[in-house]
Formats: sequence, structure tokens, C-alpha cells
Amino acid sequence: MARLYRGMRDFLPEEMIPREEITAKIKEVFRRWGYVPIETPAIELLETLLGKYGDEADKLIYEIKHKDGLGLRYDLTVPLARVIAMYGQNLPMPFRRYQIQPVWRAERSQKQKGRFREFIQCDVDIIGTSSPIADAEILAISAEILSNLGFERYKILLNHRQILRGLVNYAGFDEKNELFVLRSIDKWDKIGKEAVREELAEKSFKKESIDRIFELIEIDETNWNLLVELSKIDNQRVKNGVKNLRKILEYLSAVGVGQDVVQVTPRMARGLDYYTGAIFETVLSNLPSMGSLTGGGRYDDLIGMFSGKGKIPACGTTIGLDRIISALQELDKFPKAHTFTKVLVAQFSKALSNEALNFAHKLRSVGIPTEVFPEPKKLSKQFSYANKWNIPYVVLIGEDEVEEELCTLKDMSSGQQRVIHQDRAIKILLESINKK
RNA sequence: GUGGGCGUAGCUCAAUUGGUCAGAGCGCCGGACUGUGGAUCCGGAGGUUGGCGGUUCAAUUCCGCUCGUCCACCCCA
Repeated sequence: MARLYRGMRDFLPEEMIPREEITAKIKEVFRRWGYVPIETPAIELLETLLGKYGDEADKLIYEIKHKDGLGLRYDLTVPLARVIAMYGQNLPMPFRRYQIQPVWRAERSQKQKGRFREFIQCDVDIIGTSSPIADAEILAISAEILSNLGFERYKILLNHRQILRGLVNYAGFDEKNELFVLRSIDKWDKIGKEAVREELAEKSFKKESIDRIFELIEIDETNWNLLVELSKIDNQRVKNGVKNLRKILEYLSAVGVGQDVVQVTPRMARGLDYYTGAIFETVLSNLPSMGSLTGGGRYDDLIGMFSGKGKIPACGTTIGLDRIISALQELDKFPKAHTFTKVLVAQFSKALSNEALNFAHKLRSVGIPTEVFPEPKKLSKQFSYANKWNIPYVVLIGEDEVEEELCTLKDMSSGQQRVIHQDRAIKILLESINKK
């Protein structure tokens, strides 16, 4: 039986056409900000993949049953880090790259809304600068893309790993439990405060530590006030993080991203281990169950794990194409398309095949997407075909038309048709198609 | 991986407490309309009711297992 591995999808034309259009819009924004494309292989050595994301994520890497120790890439950031370690010397820094390719995750759960085992990530990263201008730029790009795609109610969540680590440390948690505590905190807005408290209590952490971290994380204030509150904490990491976020917020407004879409929150942590500085996600306030549409942050130590020669600072984000499309579908903003074809040239008879082919050729040479019905079937079949694929025009050159280089041009949406000279039909088609 | 819902024609779904219950609508194909689609009418093809096993005189209906699918949790894009 024909079937599909769970979590994998086929894309038929009605879905693929708008997918490509959305991808083109995303690419356009990347390029306008000066980013250049790269691609990397689907398969990486396991030694490249493992130990970068954290234990949880390592379990979700698809390993390939092969003696060389291989796996499918889990994201595009780690392959990028490998690329920079290998070719970085030849790339002028800062290096801005984008990359649009699928990644694979062996999700344990069955497929559900906005979650797949194979999905496309659109990554933008800027390598070789630790300036907060880079962080702000990445956020501005994320915001611009979401706006361009028609999202109105999105929110950029912004936090900082240094602040989180400082807080956890300041509250008295052991250094080695840091990541566990961070992940619990991350669930706050999903499972609620009490559930997080339970999760931490189960691990038998000190009650005063839990109480203390809750106090700090519960602060719910405007961005600037929150940063003022945090800066009062006597911890160098927290202070550094706050200073960094202030800069990012400042630069963000300079590149046109208003404070109203950004929300600084000490509760968002992100699950991947490699982040070192600012971290961010975007979510839709009217579709919270969808999870994040984009997510990223600064990872100043990751490239060094490959090159072994000191740090190369880096910052970037993933635009989740499949999440975006799922969200657009949920919001009824994902139009189904049928075909690119604008004109179907019907075939009247074998004797007139060349007439049809030649006219179609003329249309294509002026840029009009045109197809010829390949067999001289009954005209009702040919018109019905045009109708099913939503082809807006049908041209017919039959016995009555050939002699004087005429043709019948039919507008399928209105149903009106007229017999006119072939050259005139080309002109009319060109005009009407350029208008749309 | 844990908990729950569901699995009948390509799609959406019917079928009284197990007993002519294997059907409808839409779609598809053909025809009415041998130079015209989307309307209408007529006709047609398609199912071992997800699979395997059990209970029974009898199972789409009950039980067990399995596979698939959907939802929640976990995690993320």
C-alpha cells in the first residue's frame, strides 16, 4: 500500500504554489538586508550534531544506519557553525547568510498542529560581530517578514541567557542544575506557575531558592521598568544582560520596530544549549497553541566548539516556514492556487495542431504562461479541463478561424468570447494579465 | 513515551438493542450537447466496512491484539 512515514508530508500544487510564493517573500527580505545564501548537506557526521543542543534534543536526532556514524541535521545553526569553522578565514566578516532547507526531528509524539518530523527552516545569521546592532537587525528582519506575510498580532519575546543564568545563580541553585531550572521556567506561561513549582520541588531543590527565583521571574512590568528592576539585583551577569538588552531595544526602535511588539520577559528560556546572550521568539497572541513562529538568539561559543581557536561571535534566528503556513491556514489567509497557466490553447483537430502549437509559442515568447491541450478531444473536455485548473482564458483556432488568422478568445470567468485577429488576442491577453 | 477520541466508496458521513445495512451527498468517468466549461437531467465505475484473531446460528455493530489517524502532555520551528 502507498503510505507515508508519520510526520512526513507531500505537497500538492494547490499548496505548493503559495508555499513558493511565501518563500520568495522571505528571501526577498533577507536579500534586502544584505544576506547571501548557502546550503549544506542533509547528512552530517554524528560527531558534528551531537552534544550541541542538549540531551533532550540529542535524542531527537535521526541517526542513519550506516557504519560511518551519520545523522540528519537537526537545525541549520550547527551546520553553519561547522561551515564557518571550515571556511571562515575566506569569508569577510561580518558574514551575513541565509539558508532555507529542511531539517529533521524524530518527534516522539504523533503529528499535531504545526509540528512535523520534517520541516523547512529559513535561517538568517550574522557572524563575526558581538554588536547588539546585529541582534536588533535579526529581530527587525523577523518582524518585517511577519508583517509582510500579513500577521497583525505577533509579539516578539525577548530575554537574555546571562540574565537567566545570573538569576538562577543568585537564587542559590547549583551551577549544574542551571539548564534544568531554565527549562522549567520556560514552561511557566504554558503549564502555569504552580506546575513549574511542583516540577522544581520534585527535584528536591531548596525551598528558599525556588521562592527566590519565583519572586524574580514573576515581575510583570513594561520592558523598561522590568529592566530597571532587574538591574537592582546584585549580580554581574544580570547587570551585563540588562545592559545588552537596553542597547538592543534602543537600536530596534532606530530600525523601525516599535516597543509595542517587543515584550521583555524573564520567563522565556529556549531549550537549546548553545545560546549565550539575547534569546528571542515570536508568537501570535491570537494563536497561542501554535507555539513559536520564529526563534533564535546569540550563540558566541558554538563556532569555537568546531574551530577550537577562540570565539567567533554569532547571532541569528529561524523563521519557521511550516509554522507560518500552518498559522496562515488557521487564520484563513492561505489561498489555494491551481496553476500558473493563464491561457489554454485548445486543439480543434489533428489538421490544425500546428496552428495551436504556433499560437501558444507566440504567447509564451511574450511571457504569457500557456499550455496546449495535447489531444484534439471534444471541446467540452478541453474547456472543462481549463475550468478545473482555473485557467482564466481559452483560445481556439478552428476551421472557421484559420483562414483569416483569427481565433476565438474566451474569458472563462465571465463566459464571454469573441472572434478576433490572433495578433489582437495576444495584445489583449498581455494587457489583462499584466493588470493582475 | 503517557492519557483519550476515531478508523464504512476518492471526500464528508448514514446503517434501530449484533439479523437483506453495505447506502446517501459531493467528486470522478460517460452521455444528453459530433465548435465550448462552471447550471440541469440520465447512466456508470469504486468498498473482502483499516488488518488479524475471538465470541455467536449470524458481526460494520461485541471482545482482544495490531496498524493508521486526531487531540492533550513533553519538546520545539
